[in-house]
Amino acid sequence: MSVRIDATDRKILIELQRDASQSLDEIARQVGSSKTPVWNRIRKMREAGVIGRQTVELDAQALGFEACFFVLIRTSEHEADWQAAFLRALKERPEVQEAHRLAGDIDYILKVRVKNARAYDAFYQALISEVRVYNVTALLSMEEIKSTGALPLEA
Amino acid sequence: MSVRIDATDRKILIELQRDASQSLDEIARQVGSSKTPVWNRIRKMREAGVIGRQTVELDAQALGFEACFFVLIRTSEHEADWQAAFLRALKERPEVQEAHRLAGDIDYILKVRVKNARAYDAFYQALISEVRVYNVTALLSMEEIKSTGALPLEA
DNA sequence: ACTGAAATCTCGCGATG
DNA sequence: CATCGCGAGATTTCAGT
Repeated sequence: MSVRIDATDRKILIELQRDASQSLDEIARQVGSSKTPVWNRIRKMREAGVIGRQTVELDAQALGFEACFFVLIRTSEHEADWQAAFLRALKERPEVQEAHRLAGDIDYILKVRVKNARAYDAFYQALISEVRVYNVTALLSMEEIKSTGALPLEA
Repeated sequence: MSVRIDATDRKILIELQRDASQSLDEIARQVGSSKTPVWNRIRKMREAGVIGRQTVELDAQALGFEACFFVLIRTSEHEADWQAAFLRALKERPEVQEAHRLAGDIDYILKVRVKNARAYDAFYQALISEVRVYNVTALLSMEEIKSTGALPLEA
Protein backbone atom coordinates (compact mmCIF):
# COMPACT_ATOMS: atom_id res chain seq x y z
CA MET A 1 0.00 0.00 0.00
CA SER A 2 2.61 2.48 1.10
CA VAL A 3 5.27 3.81 -1.23
CA ARG A 4 8.63 5.28 -0.65
CA ILE A 5 8.61 8.83 -1.99
CA ASP A 6 12.07 10.17 -2.71
CA ALA A 7 13.25 13.66 -3.56
CA THR A 8 12.69 13.17 -7.29
CA ASP A 9 9.16 11.92 -6.68
CA ARG A 10 8.44 14.96 -4.59
CA LYS A 11 9.75 17.28 -7.30
CA ILE A 12 7.49 15.56 -9.80
CA LEU A 13 4.50 15.99 -7.49
CA ILE A 14 5.28 19.67 -7.03
CA GLU A 15 5.31 20.16 -10.78
CA LEU A 16 2.13 18.18 -11.32
CA GLN A 17 0.40 20.17 -8.62
CA ARG A 18 1.57 23.40 -10.18
CA ASP A 19 0.49 22.46 -13.68
CA ALA A 20 -0.71 19.01 -14.62
CA SER A 21 -0.95 19.90 -18.29
CA GLN A 22 2.83 20.03 -18.70
CA SER A 23 4.34 17.49 -21.03
CA LEU A 24 6.50 14.69 -19.70
CA ASP A 25 9.52 16.32 -21.35
CA GLU A 26 8.95 19.57 -19.49
CA ILE A 27 8.48 17.83 -16.15
CA ALA A 28 11.55 15.70 -16.78
CA ARG A 29 13.61 18.80 -17.51
CA GLN A 30 12.37 20.55 -14.38
CA VAL A 31 13.19 17.64 -12.10
CA GLY A 32 16.52 16.94 -13.81
CA SER A 33 15.68 13.57 -15.29
CA SER A 34 14.28 12.26 -18.52
CA LYS A 35 10.97 11.11 -19.89
CA THR A 36 10.82 7.41 -19.19
CA PRO A 37 11.85 7.35 -15.51
CA VAL A 38 9.50 10.24 -14.79
CA TRP A 39 6.71 8.39 -16.53
CA ASN A 40 7.42 5.23 -14.51
CA ARG A 41 7.43 7.15 -11.24
CA ILE A 42 4.14 8.84 -12.09
CA ARG A 43 2.56 5.51 -13.02
CA LYS A 44 3.71 3.95 -9.75
CA MET A 45 2.38 6.83 -7.68
CA ARG A 46 -0.91 6.68 -9.54
CA GLU A 47 -1.23 2.97 -8.82
CA ALA A 48 -0.37 3.55 -5.17
CA GLY A 49 -3.06 6.23 -4.97
CA VAL A 50 -0.62 8.99 -4.04
CA ILE A 51 -1.68 10.75 -7.23
CA GLY A 52 -5.42 10.82 -7.63
CA ARG A 53 -7.78 12.49 -10.03
CA GLN A 54 -6.66 15.08 -12.51
CA THR A 55 -8.98 18.09 -12.51
CA VAL A 56 -9.34 21.73 -13.46
CA GLU A 57 -9.95 24.59 -11.06
CA LEU A 58 -13.12 26.46 -11.97
CA ASP A 59 -14.13 30.00 -11.14
CA ALA A 60 -16.99 29.59 -8.68
CA GLN A 61 -18.20 33.18 -9.05
CA ALA A 62 -18.35 33.02 -12.84
CA LEU A 63 -20.47 29.88 -12.62
CA GLY A 64 -22.97 31.44 -10.28
CA PHE A 65 -21.82 29.99 -6.98
CA GLU A 66 -22.02 33.17 -5.00
CA ALA A 67 -22.37 31.74 -1.53
CA CYS A 68 -19.99 29.71 0.56
CA PHE A 69 -20.75 28.64 4.12
CA PHE A 70 -18.74 26.94 6.80
CA VAL A 71 -21.10 24.96 8.99
CA LEU A 72 -20.19 24.00 12.54
CA ILE A 73 -22.22 21.10 13.85
CA ARG A 74 -22.71 19.80 17.36
CA THR A 75 -24.65 16.62 17.91
CA SER A 76 -25.75 14.72 20.97
CA GLU A 77 -25.93 11.44 19.10
CA HIS A 78 -22.78 9.43 18.80
CA GLU A 79 -24.14 6.02 17.96
CA ALA A 80 -22.76 4.13 15.01
CA ASP A 81 -25.95 4.05 12.96
CA TRP A 82 -26.59 7.77 13.39
CA GLN A 83 -23.04 8.49 12.27
CA ALA A 84 -23.39 6.21 9.26
CA ALA A 85 -26.57 8.00 8.18
CA PHE A 86 -24.93 11.37 8.67
CA LEU A 87 -21.87 10.46 6.63
CA ARG A 88 -24.02 9.06 3.86
CA ALA A 89 -26.03 12.28 3.73
CA LEU A 90 -22.86 14.36 3.47
CA LYS A 91 -21.27 12.25 0.78
CA GLU A 92 -24.42 12.25 -1.34
CA ARG A 93 -24.86 16.02 -1.32
CA PRO A 94 -22.66 17.64 -3.98
CA GLU A 95 -22.90 21.07 -2.37
CA VAL A 96 -20.79 19.72 0.52
CA GLN A 97 -17.26 20.36 -0.68
CA GLU A 98 -15.59 19.40 2.57
CA ALA A 99 -16.59 17.51 5.66
CA HIS A 100 -14.38 16.82 8.66
CA ARG A 101 -15.01 15.10 11.95
CA LEU A 102 -13.41 17.19 14.66
CA ALA A 103 -11.83 16.73 18.04
CA GLY A 104 -13.44 18.62 20.87
CA ASP A 105 -16.48 20.74 21.46
CA ILE A 106 -17.68 20.98 17.87
CA ASP A 107 -18.25 17.61 16.21
CA TYR A 108 -18.22 18.37 12.49
CA ILE A 109 -17.32 21.16 10.13
CA LEU A 110 -18.62 21.38 6.58
CA LYS A 111 -17.81 23.64 3.70
CA VAL A 112 -20.91 24.15 1.61
CA ARG A 113 -20.88 25.87 -1.76
CA VAL A 114 -24.23 27.03 -3.12
CA LYS A 115 -25.69 29.52 -5.60
CA ASN A 116 -27.24 31.77 -2.96
CA ALA A 117 -28.53 31.99 0.59
CA ARG A 118 -31.86 30.37 -0.36
CA ALA A 119 -30.04 27.37 -1.73
CA TYR A 120 -28.17 27.12 1.55
CA ASP A 121 -31.41 27.17 3.47
CA ALA A 122 -32.76 24.39 1.27
CA PHE A 123 -29.64 22.36 1.98
CA TYR A 124 -29.90 23.04 5.70
CA GLN A 125 -33.56 22.05 5.91
CA ALA A 126 -32.88 18.87 3.96
CA LEU A 127 -29.97 17.97 6.20
CA ILE A 128 -31.75 18.46 9.53
CA SER A 129 -34.76 16.54 8.25
CA GLU A 130 -32.49 13.58 7.46
CA VAL A 131 -30.44 13.50 10.65
CA ARG A 132 -30.89 14.96 14.13
CA VAL A 133 -28.29 17.53 15.09
CA TYR A 134 -28.10 19.37 18.37
CA ASN A 135 -26.66 22.70 17.29
CA VAL A 136 -25.67 24.26 13.98
CA THR A 137 -23.73 27.45 13.34
CA ALA A 138 -23.28 28.74 9.81
CA LEU A 139 -20.42 31.08 8.98
CA LEU A 140 -20.95 33.00 5.75
CA SER A 141 -17.91 33.71 3.62
CA MET A 142 -17.79 37.29 2.35
CA GLU A 143 -14.55 36.91 0.46
CA GLU A 144 -12.45 33.99 -0.64
CA ILE A 145 -8.98 35.27 0.16
CA LYS A 146 -7.23 32.07 -0.80
CA SER A 147 -8.35 28.71 -2.03
CA THR A 148 -6.03 25.94 -3.04
CA GLY A 149 -6.07 22.21 -2.73
CA ALA A 150 -2.30 22.18 -3.16
CA LEU A 151 -0.30 20.55 -0.41
CA PRO A 152 2.70 22.53 0.88
CA LEU A 153 5.27 20.11 -0.51
CA GLU A 154 8.87 21.11 -0.15
CA ALA A 155 11.62 20.13 -2.49
CA MET B 1 -15.11 39.70 -18.58
CA SER B 2 -18.20 37.62 -18.15
CA VAL B 3 -19.10 34.80 -20.49
CA ARG B 4 -22.34 33.17 -21.29
CA ILE B 5 -22.13 29.54 -20.24
CA ASP B 6 -24.65 27.34 -22.01
CA ALA B 7 -25.68 23.74 -21.40
CA THR B 8 -22.89 22.35 -23.58
CA ASP B 9 -20.28 24.43 -21.79
CA ARG B 10 -21.54 23.15 -18.49
CA LYS B 11 -21.35 19.55 -19.69
CA ILE B 12 -17.77 20.16 -20.78
CA LEU B 13 -16.91 21.62 -17.38
CA ILE B 14 -18.48 18.65 -15.63
CA GLU B 15 -16.32 16.30 -17.67
CA LEU B 16 -13.16 18.32 -17.13
CA GLN B 17 -13.82 18.42 -13.41
CA ARG B 18 -14.40 14.70 -13.35
CA ASP B 19 -11.28 13.86 -15.34
CA ALA B 20 -9.12 16.50 -17.00
CA SER B 21 -6.88 13.91 -18.61
CA GLN B 22 -9.58 12.82 -21.04
CA SER B 23 -8.87 13.47 -24.70
CA LEU B 24 -10.88 16.03 -26.63
CA ASP B 25 -12.50 13.24 -28.61
CA GLU B 26 -13.74 11.56 -25.45
CA ILE B 27 -15.12 14.80 -24.04
CA ALA B 28 -16.73 15.60 -27.37
CA ARG B 29 -18.43 12.22 -27.42
CA GLN B 30 -19.68 12.64 -23.86
CA VAL B 31 -21.20 16.05 -24.49
CA GLY B 32 -22.61 15.06 -27.86
CA SER B 33 -20.45 17.24 -30.05
CA SER B 34 -17.15 16.93 -31.83
CA LYS B 35 -13.54 17.90 -31.34
CA THR B 36 -13.23 21.38 -32.81
CA PRO B 37 -16.24 23.09 -31.19
CA VAL B 38 -15.36 21.57 -27.83
CA TRP B 39 -11.81 22.77 -28.21
CA ASN B 40 -13.00 26.30 -29.07
CA ARG B 41 -15.31 26.40 -26.07
CA ILE B 42 -12.55 25.24 -23.74
CA ARG B 43 -10.17 27.85 -25.15
CA LYS B 44 -12.73 30.61 -24.67
CA MET B 45 -13.48 29.55 -21.09
CA ARG B 46 -9.77 29.41 -20.35
CA GLU B 47 -9.27 32.92 -21.70
CA ALA B 48 -12.24 34.16 -19.68
CA GLY B 49 -10.75 32.61 -16.56
CA VAL B 50 -13.69 30.30 -15.98
CA ILE B 51 -11.30 27.39 -16.35
CA GLY B 52 -8.16 27.88 -14.31
CA ARG B 53 -5.19 25.73 -13.45
CA GLN B 54 -5.05 22.04 -14.19
CA THR B 55 -3.85 20.03 -11.21
CA VAL B 56 -3.74 16.59 -9.63
CA GLU B 57 -5.28 15.61 -6.31
CA LEU B 58 -2.66 14.18 -3.98
CA ASP B 59 -3.10 11.89 -0.99
CA ALA B 60 -2.27 14.11 1.98
CA GLN B 61 -1.84 11.18 4.39
CA ALA B 62 0.56 9.32 2.11
CA LEU B 63 2.71 12.43 1.87
CA GLY B 64 2.93 12.89 5.60
CA PHE B 65 0.38 15.64 6.12
CA GLU B 66 -1.31 14.13 9.10
CA ALA B 67 -2.80 17.25 10.64
CA CYS B 68 -5.49 19.57 9.38
CA PHE B 69 -6.81 22.50 11.40
CA PHE B 70 -9.63 24.93 10.89
CA VAL B 71 -8.69 28.20 12.52
CA LEU B 72 -11.33 30.72 13.59
CA ILE B 73 -9.94 34.21 14.03
CA ARG B 74 -11.40 37.27 15.70
CA THR B 75 -9.60 40.55 15.49
CA SER B 76 -10.19 43.97 16.95
CA GLU B 77 -8.27 45.70 14.19
CA HIS B 78 -10.14 46.56 11.05
CA GLU B 79 -7.89 49.17 9.51
CA ALA B 80 -6.84 48.85 5.91
CA ASP B 81 -3.12 48.45 6.53
CA TRP B 82 -3.61 45.78 9.19
CA GLN B 83 -5.84 43.87 6.80
CA ALA B 84 -3.33 44.19 3.98
CA ALA B 85 -0.57 42.78 6.19
CA PHE B 86 -2.80 39.94 7.34
CA LEU B 87 -3.82 38.97 3.80
CA ARG B 88 -0.21 39.07 2.66
CA ALA B 89 0.81 36.78 5.52
CA LEU B 90 -1.91 34.29 4.62
CA LYS B 91 -1.12 34.26 0.91
CA GLU B 92 2.56 33.75 1.55
CA ARG B 93 2.17 30.76 3.83
CA PRO B 94 1.74 27.56 1.81
CA GLU B 95 0.27 25.66 4.76
CA VAL B 96 -2.83 27.88 4.50
CA GLN B 97 -4.99 26.03 2.02
CA GLU B 98 -8.04 28.22 2.43
CA ALA B 99 -8.72 31.62 3.87
CA HIS B 100 -12.09 33.34 3.97
CA ARG B 101 -13.22 36.66 5.37
CA LEU B 102 -16.51 36.08 7.16
CA ALA B 103 -19.67 37.95 7.97
CA GLY B 104 -20.47 38.25 11.65
CA ASP B 105 -18.90 37.42 14.96
CA ILE B 106 -15.85 35.56 13.65
CA ASP B 107 -13.76 37.54 11.20
CA TYR B 108 -11.72 34.91 9.38
CA ILE B 109 -11.57 31.18 8.92
CA LEU B 110 -8.47 29.36 7.70
CA LYS B 111 -7.85 25.79 6.70
CA VAL B 112 -4.29 24.87 7.58
CA ARG B 113 -2.65 21.64 6.47
CA VAL B 114 0.53 20.61 8.28
CA LYS B 115 2.62 17.55 9.01
CA ASN B 116 1.82 17.42 12.71
CA ALA B 117 0.66 19.41 15.72
CA ARG B 118 4.13 20.86 16.27
CA ALA B 119 4.15 22.25 12.76
CA TYR B 120 0.79 23.85 13.46
CA ASP B 121 2.13 25.49 16.58
CA ALA B 122 5.08 26.86 14.60
CA PHE B 123 2.64 28.28 12.06
CA TYR B 124 0.46 29.76 14.80
CA GLN B 125 3.38 31.43 16.58
CA ALA B 126 4.68 32.86 13.31
CA LEU B 127 1.26 34.22 12.42
CA ILE B 128 0.55 35.98 15.70
CA SER B 129 4.03 37.46 15.72
CA GLU B 130 3.35 39.00 12.31
CA VAL B 131 -0.13 40.38 12.93
CA ARG B 132 -2.14 41.13 16.05
CA VAL B 133 -5.27 39.03 16.45
CA TYR B 134 -7.73 39.23 19.29
CA ASN B 135 -8.85 35.64 19.59
CA VAL B 136 -7.97 32.38 17.86
CA THR B 137 -9.76 29.03 18.04
CA ALA B 138 -8.27 26.00 16.36
CA LEU B 139 -10.46 23.04 15.40
CA LEU B 140 -8.51 19.85 14.81
CA SER B 141 -9.73 17.50 12.12
CA MET B 142 -9.80 13.88 13.20
CA GLU B 143 -11.10 12.51 9.94
CA GLU B 144 -11.50 13.91 6.47
CA ILE B 145 -14.92 12.59 5.55
CA LYS B 146 -15.06 14.33 2.22
CA SER B 147 -12.78 16.67 0.36
CA THR B 148 -13.40 17.92 -3.12
CA GLY B 149 -12.78 21.17 -4.90
CA ALA B 150 -15.44 20.20 -7.43
CA LEU B 151 -18.32 22.60 -7.86
CA PRO B 152 -21.79 21.03 -7.80
CA LEU B 153 -22.48 21.74 -11.47
CA GLU B 154 -25.69 20.34 -12.86
CA ALA B 155 -26.24 19.30 -16.43
C1' DA C 1 17.31 2.49 -12.84
C1' DC C 2 18.27 5.43 -16.99
C1' DT C 3 18.69 6.08 -22.23
C1' DG C 4 17.04 6.05 -26.96
C1' DA C 5 14.05 5.22 -30.11
C1' DA C 6 9.77 3.18 -32.34
C1' DA C 7 4.78 2.91 -32.68
C1' DT C 8 0.62 5.04 -31.62
C1' DC C 9 -2.28 8.55 -30.39
C1' DT C 10 -3.71 13.38 -29.57
C1' DC C 11 -3.65 18.32 -30.35
C1' DG C 12 -4.32 22.39 -32.64
C1' DC C 13 -5.69 24.43 -36.60
C1' DG C 14 -7.04 25.13 -41.33
C1' DA C 15 -9.78 23.89 -45.19
C1' DT C 16 -14.32 22.86 -46.49
C1' DG C 17 -19.38 21.94 -46.53
C1' DC D 1 -21.27 25.93 -36.50
C1' DA D 2 -19.79 20.99 -37.36
C1' DT D 3 -16.75 17.62 -40.01
C1' DC D 4 -12.61 16.00 -41.92
C1' DG D 5 -7.80 15.70 -42.26
C1' DC D 6 -3.10 16.58 -41.54
C1' DG D 7 1.58 17.58 -39.57
C1' DA D 8 3.86 18.49 -35.19
C1' DG D 9 4.47 16.84 -31.04
C1' DA D 10 3.15 13.96 -26.97
C1' DT D 11 2.40 9.48 -24.83
C1' DT D 12 3.48 4.86 -24.02
C1' DT D 13 6.07 0.80 -24.80
C1' DC D 14 10.16 -1.78 -25.39
C1' DA D 15 14.79 -2.98 -26.33
C1' DG D 16 19.56 -2.26 -24.73
C1' DT D 17 23.11 -0.85 -21.19
